[in-house]
Amino acid sequence: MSRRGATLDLAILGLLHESDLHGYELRKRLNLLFGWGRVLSYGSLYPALKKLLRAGLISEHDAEVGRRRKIVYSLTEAGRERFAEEVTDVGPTAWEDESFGIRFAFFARTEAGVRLRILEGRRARLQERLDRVRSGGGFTLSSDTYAAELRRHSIESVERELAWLTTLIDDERRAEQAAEQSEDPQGSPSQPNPSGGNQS
Amino acid sequence: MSRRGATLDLAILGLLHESDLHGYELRKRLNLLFGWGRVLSYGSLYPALKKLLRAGLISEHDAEVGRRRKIVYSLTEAGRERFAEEVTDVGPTAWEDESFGIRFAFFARTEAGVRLRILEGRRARLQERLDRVRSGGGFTLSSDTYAAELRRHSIESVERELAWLTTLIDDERRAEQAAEQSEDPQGSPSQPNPSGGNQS
DNA sequence: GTTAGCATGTAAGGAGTTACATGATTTT
DNA sequence: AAAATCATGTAACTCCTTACATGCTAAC
Repeated sequence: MSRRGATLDLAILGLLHESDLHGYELRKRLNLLFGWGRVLSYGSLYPALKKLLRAGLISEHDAEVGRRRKIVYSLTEAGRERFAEEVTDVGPTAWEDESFGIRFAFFARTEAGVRLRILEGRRARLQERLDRVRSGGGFTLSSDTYAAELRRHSIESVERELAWLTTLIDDERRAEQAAEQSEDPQGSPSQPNPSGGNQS
Repeated sequence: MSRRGATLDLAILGLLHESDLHGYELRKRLNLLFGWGRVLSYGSLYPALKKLLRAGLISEHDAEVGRRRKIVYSLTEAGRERFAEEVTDVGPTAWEDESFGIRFAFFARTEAGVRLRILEGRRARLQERLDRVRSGGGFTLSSDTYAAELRRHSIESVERELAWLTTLIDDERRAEQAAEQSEDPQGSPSQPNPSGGNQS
């Protein structure tokens, strides 16, 4: 269980969960989803789609949109189940940068308990990193101005990320307690309000 | 020229530039250098060392430190030259996250002009990313609270990175002009003061 | 009419991981 | 005495990229 590099597969299943898509369009959305650095190549995408197809997790059907020939992919029932498993299964790779980003992007379709575990796991891992870097392993990596500045900036970035995670965790906890108290009278799918709106 | 994935090689050469090291110790330092996420495995490191050895860029000699047998690696003259080339050669991969981080870490041994080009190239690339994400390709990636929050947070992070780069670029420019005016009377290796000290 | 973007793929190869394998030394 | 950490490696495999290959449509 818990394939290590199933990151791309999971992202594809997640996007197809929202709507049927063809490869070219899928790629654009994937690039937005985890495009922070990576630009997915067709040489990765199409073979991945073929693989998911063979595994029966998605199905294809030809379509003629406008005047263009397209191969549109849909999630099968098996695919839907696999997505649910994969998103719930908090394996040891779920805290990695990319893996976390993708899981977070699909949080709306993730149980509240799993959300909390993922957020807390991620926070623990970042804290670990921060401690490791702060202590510096004993030695100083060449004390020139640039190395020092890089270190300073990296630490600051990780600290910011940690603060963000803490806000999210607090929101989740508050929402969970609110749900427990009112025992969900309307059966509304719990969706707390992550990080009060400071959009510039 | 400009091997695409020479990231690890460059990092090894850079670290050996500062002091001779054996594999195990090298790995620890590499993990601090670009350990933001990645933890380098021995299965990558040792073959990479063998490769550099075969290429004549480093040399090995056995050592007995304390009571432990170690294989200590040193940079050869060819290795020193290669490092200088590689760091100066601003290929199309120099703006990638990891590649940039490593180049920046060794900025103290990089010409002022090259430093500026790398910083500006990096900024341009991040700005591009930001624009792409801001415009969102036309559609909205599922407008649930979590996806929106992820987007918000990602944009904020990139903006912060951009601001940092701008500060660094300004510092470099100021230092360059100062050096031009005084025409380097003492031949001091130009090293500006990156980002005025806001260490918490 | 030519450039840009849409659309789908394949083959070869690079860079790294995991799992395996071994053994010495230091700390608990 | 056991566990942790130091120290070095190999083989198989995975994931992804680059480069190649094709052809259609929309815009300038």
